[in-house]
Amino acid sequence: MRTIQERALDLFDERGFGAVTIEEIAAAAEVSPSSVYRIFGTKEGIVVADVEFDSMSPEALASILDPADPIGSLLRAVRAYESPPEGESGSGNAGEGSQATRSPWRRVRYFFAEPSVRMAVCGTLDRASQRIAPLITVPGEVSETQARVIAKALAFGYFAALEQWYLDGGNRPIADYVEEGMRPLRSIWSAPHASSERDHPGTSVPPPLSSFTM
Amino acid sequence: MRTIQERALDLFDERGFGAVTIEEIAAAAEVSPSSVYRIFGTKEGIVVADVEFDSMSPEALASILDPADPIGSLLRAVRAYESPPEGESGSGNAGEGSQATRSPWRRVRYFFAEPSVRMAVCGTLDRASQRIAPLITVPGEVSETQARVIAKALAFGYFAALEQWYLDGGNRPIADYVEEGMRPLRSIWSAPHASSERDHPGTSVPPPLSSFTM
DNA sequence: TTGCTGGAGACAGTGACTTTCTCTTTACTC
DNA sequence: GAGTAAAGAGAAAGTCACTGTCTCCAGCAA
Repeated sequence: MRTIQERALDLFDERGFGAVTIEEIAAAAEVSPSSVYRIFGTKEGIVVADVEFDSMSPEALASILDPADPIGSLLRAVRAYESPPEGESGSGNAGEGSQATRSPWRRVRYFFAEPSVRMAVCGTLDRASQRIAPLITVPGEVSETQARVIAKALAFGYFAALEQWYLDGGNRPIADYVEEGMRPLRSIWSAPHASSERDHPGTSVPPPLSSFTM
Repeated sequence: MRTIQERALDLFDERGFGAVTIEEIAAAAEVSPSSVYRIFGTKEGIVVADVEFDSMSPEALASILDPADPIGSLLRAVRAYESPPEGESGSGNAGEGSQATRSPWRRVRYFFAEPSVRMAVCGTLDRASQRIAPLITVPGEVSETQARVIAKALAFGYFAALEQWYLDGGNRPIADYVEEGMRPLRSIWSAPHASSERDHPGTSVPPPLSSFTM
C-alpha cells in the first residue's frame, strides 16, 4: 500500500529508520503489523518495494527492454520515470521541501543512508538481474553465463550511477548520471565480441588486449 | 576464527542454516555467543566472511588489481585461489566428500542455497566494489561515476559467473566460468571510449550518443 | 442456509542482535 | 615490583524483527 510507505517514510524522516518500530508504522497507517509483513515482507521492504517494477510481468519487461540496446532502454525508463508529464523538470531534490518529499525519489535517500536498506536494495537488484538475464541471451552470440554477467552489470551499474547522483546532492537529472556512468558498458554491444566461435572453456585463450589500454 | 566457521558449517550441513542457532554454534566452537557477534557481526557473516580478502590492505589490493586489465587480475586471483600448490587440479566439488568439504568453496553452496546469505554476499560485493572503484579511476579517461559502474560490474559479474558454476554442479574450474562469462566486459578496455573529454558535473551538457545503436 | 476462499487482525513464541557490565590478559610507564 | 590502560572475551538482560497459527469477516457460488 502506498499509504503505508508514505506514513513509514514520515516516521523515518522524523526519528530515523532504526528508531521506528513496525508496530508504530502499522499504527500510523492504521493497519495491523501482520499486514505490514504480509505486504512488504521485511522492514527494509517498506522502503525498497517498487510496485511499478515488482509487479511487472515478464512480457511487459520484455517489451521495454531491447536486447540489442539495454542501456538505451534503461535510459528511456529512467527519463520517463523522473520527468512526469509536467512539473519542475525532474529534479528530485533530496531536501526537506514538503512538496519534494512526495517525489518517488524520497525513499532513495535511505538506499544509501541506511546500511540494512542498502543491502536490501542489493538483494532486489540481484533478483531483477535474474529476471532480465534471460531477455538478453542470444543463443549463438551471448551465452547464458555472459547474459547473467551483463544483467548484473546493468542492474548494479544503474545502482552505482544512482549513488553518484545521490552523493552529488540529487540536483541534476539521474539520467545524466546513468548515461555518463554506463557509457563504457556500451562497448559491449558496439564492439564485435572477442570470440564469435563457440566457447570451449578450458581450451580457449584470452583475447588480446588492445594497445589502447588507457 | 577459522574454527568457528568450520564448526558452524558442520552444523549447517547437518541440520540446515535456519535450524541452527548462534548459541549452538558458540557452544560447538567453545566460545561465547558474544564473541561470535564480535567477530562476524551477523549469522550470515559466519558464512560470508572471507578473512583473506576482508583484511587486505588497500595497498595490497592495488598491487593485485591492474587498472588496465582488472578482469585478468581477477582471473589470476581466482586461479591462484582455487588451485593450491598441489592437489586434484582445482575442482571444488560441492559434494559431500569428507575431504572436499574442507575446501574453501564449501561455504559457497550457502551463497546460493540460503536467501539471507545470498543477500549478505551481495552486501559484501557492494562493499568490495567501493574498495576497488578508486583503483580503476583514470583522471582524464575514466570518471568517478564510470569507475563505480565498472567496479560493480566486475564484482557482481564475478558473482554471476560463480552462480553459473554452482548451478552446473561445481565440477569445472571456476576460472573457466569467469573467463567465459566476463569476456564481453573486456570490450570496455579494448574499445575506445565514446568520449574522452572531461566531464564537469553541474555545468556539462550530456555528451552526444554514438551513432551506433540506438 | 451451507460451504469455500481470501484478505486481515490478534497473539504468542523464537531467536537474532544490542547493550552493558565485568573479568582477564597483555603491555607500557614509573 | 606497582599502577594502569587498552584490548579481548564472557555473562546476562533487554529489544524487536519476524514467524507461526488461529480466528474473524467479507464476498460469492450452489
